[in-house]
Amino acid sequence: MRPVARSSLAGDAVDVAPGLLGLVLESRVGGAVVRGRVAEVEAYREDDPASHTFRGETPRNRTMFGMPGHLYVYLSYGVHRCANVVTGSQGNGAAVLLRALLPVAGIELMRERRDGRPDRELTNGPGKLCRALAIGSDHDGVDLCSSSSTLRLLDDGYEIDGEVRTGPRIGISRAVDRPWRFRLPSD
DNA sequence: AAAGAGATGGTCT
DNA sequence: GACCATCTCTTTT
Repeated sequence: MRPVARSSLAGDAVDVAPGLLGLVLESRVGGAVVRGRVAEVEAYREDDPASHTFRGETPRNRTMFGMPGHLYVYLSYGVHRCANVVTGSQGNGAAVLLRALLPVAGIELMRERRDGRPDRELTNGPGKLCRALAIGSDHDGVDLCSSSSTLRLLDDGYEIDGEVRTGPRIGISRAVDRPWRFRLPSD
């Protein structure tokens, strides 16, 4: 179980995104350890009409233009938080949205945070997984590659069994045809 | 099993 | 004032 190297996130979001599948996102927010395996992601780039960064840098999307390996957190529909892994180089506004995880550790705490919902619904959505891992707006900009962070991206050597599935992104109204959504075969 | 709608607030025009 | 990178509950087949 080693932290993910920042250099592995420095490429194009569309190339980096499928490589995030199978990695482990660890939360130590609040003291307890909760972990989930990345099962579904979506890539967003600066030249992409569906991306928050398409119209340039603003206070909200500032993190996406920063260093790769940091966490970009935003408020969705005024209700839910969504978490992204920043990719690309400094100055390039791109990131990969974490759409779903598979619970790996701390499932009891996830159940509490998710109000006793069935296990398969604990982390099968971008807002849901943030809830289960207690990710809030405070965590925008956290370095996922630093061992001292409360939120980290880890590699436990998991090997994907089968072929990564791709498809169009979800919940957007522009650039709907780009097949930049990736998920594990087991889903 | 699928479809519809309300909640709710920040961000940008 | 419009637009959301969503979720949950309710209503209808």
